[in-house]
Amino acid sequence: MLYAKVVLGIPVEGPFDYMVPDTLYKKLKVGVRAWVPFRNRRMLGYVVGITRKTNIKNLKTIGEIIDEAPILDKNMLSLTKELSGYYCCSWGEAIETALPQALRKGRLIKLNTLNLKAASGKSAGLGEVFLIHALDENEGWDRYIQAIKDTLESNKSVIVLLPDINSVLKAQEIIKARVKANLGILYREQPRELEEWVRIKEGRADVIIATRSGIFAPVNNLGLIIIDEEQNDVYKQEQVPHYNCREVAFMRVRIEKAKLILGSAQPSLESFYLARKNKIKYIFIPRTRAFPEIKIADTHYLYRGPKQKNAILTKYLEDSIISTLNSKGKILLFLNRKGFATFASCRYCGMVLECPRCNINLVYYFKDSILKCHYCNFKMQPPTICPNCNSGYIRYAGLGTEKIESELSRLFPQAIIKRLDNSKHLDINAADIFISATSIIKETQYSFDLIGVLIIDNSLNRIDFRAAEKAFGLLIGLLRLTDKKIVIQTRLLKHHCFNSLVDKDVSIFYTEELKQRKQLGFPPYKHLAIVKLRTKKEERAKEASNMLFNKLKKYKTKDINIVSVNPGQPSKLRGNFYWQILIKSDNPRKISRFLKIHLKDFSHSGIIVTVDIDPV
DNA sequence: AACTTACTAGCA
DNA sequence: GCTAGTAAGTTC
Repeated sequence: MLYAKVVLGIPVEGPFDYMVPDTLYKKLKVGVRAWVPFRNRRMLGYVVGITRKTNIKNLKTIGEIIDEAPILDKNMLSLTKELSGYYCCSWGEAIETALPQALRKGRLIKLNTLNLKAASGKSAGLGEVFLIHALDENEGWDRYIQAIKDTLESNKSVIVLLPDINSVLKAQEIIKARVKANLGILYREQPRELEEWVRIKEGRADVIIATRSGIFAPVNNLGLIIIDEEQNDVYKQEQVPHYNCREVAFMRVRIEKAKLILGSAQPSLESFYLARKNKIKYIFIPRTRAFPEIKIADTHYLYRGPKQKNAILTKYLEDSIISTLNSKGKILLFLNRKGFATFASCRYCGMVLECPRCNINLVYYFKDSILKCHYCNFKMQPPTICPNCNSGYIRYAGLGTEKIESELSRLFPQAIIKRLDNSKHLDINAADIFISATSIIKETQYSFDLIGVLIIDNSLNRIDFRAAEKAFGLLIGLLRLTDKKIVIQTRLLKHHCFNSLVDKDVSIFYTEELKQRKQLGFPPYKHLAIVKLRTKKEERAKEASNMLFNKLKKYKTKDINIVSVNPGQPSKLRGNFYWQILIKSDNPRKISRFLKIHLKDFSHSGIIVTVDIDPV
């Protein structure tokens, strides 16, 4: 008698053994999907092993075997297994994140694997990893193209990952123009997702260009993975399992003996640290264009004096704008914020308008005359009377791009000023001064004559150990948009973010930031994990998370530090209350193993517990 | 995750 | 004794 070991896409470890009638022996292979009876349901499972003996009594018989050829090969099984051990999910859940939706639902496919290129003998990369730190986008691409060509030459395939669909399409154009290859394009929500997946599985594409989930592209003889903008946090999945593409790429190139290239103008501290430690190879490509002049403008005195109450420009930046305008130059003013005002409040009773479903202030959009929640996208008409005290004095305060637009038109009536929201393409002739939030950084190729960073301190002052890294990333992004001059307004004059830019040496930032992370015991020196608890009732969330916190503390080992229990951020989201427990360790796999054991017997009705390893 | 069973508190 | 609510256990 043969038994199939089957895993399921639910948070239960498994695998579960099933009897296989001899009529199905021929169809039974590791890596195929099968329908199995489970409790009193019929579920889709994945055969991860075949065995002749089992210790389980009262076995059930496997239902239907769906696939003729395995949809998961040995490498993909190893990868998903490893992923489940790192990110604290079941093997089945890991498999399901690696597959297109249609396959998870049991859709039938026909695989024609006859034409598969035999895996060539020599392995291209041996698990080597490179960090290409290129301040100049094009230089980075030259390296990518060369590596792709080399890999194709040795008869191996390539996966190129980009943060978003736009970048995928751009990369497709670049690669199509410079490399002769069969391209495969993969991203979730692509209408042809399954079709493309099958094409790749059949070996009919050798350069796969994709977003995050493309890390699981079913290529047969992988030689190279490229992750562009490796620091970008979209590579981290927001749903469970919260895997990070970069980490999965490390696993995959080790398993398949391929090469990995991480590319960025602003590498993550994690990758930079590995490079410093010589764990991965580091290639720094300095900027070939002129490095802009960088000026720090002190905003300490900005708000002094009754007439300057609402001033948003330092004298220095104002003068720079005037002289740039005089020489017919183009100006970009940047701030990390959207909307007209950051919040709306009642002048009479002081109540701040909040989202009814989240613990977050609503943001006022002047042009559309609407109040919006940035978290859950709740929208409402601005009330004319205060919902709390019925007075008619709702006031809008704080600075957003819309507010700045109106301020600037007052200051520079002769200039044409344009505010860029999430608009597609920037028409440089449309204005003299452009005002924008973060969206600009990706969108334009244009080089401005002056960039004014109006507000960056809010990004630096956030209670997030990655605040400086993110702010620095923004500034490096802006650097791409000028060769001439950047004026940064700040109160934090001595911050290493700015020192690094003023001295035109990005390593200053990394050295100082690493030093601080080390002192505080944060990544990349330690791994973090967050256990999140979610429920409709505020009190229960608090109670249950405290109980869990104490329980985890009781069982903790010396390698695992159960740090704190706190309300989530935000503490209320879409009508649910959040609490979270923070854990630190040198080894994320140990956290995962620890939590798998101790979360299993923690059940409180109505409370949903999730785990995020290496949160971003 | 989904479902079953066990236990507890409140109530006529 | 009954029910509702929740805690705890199980799934091949």
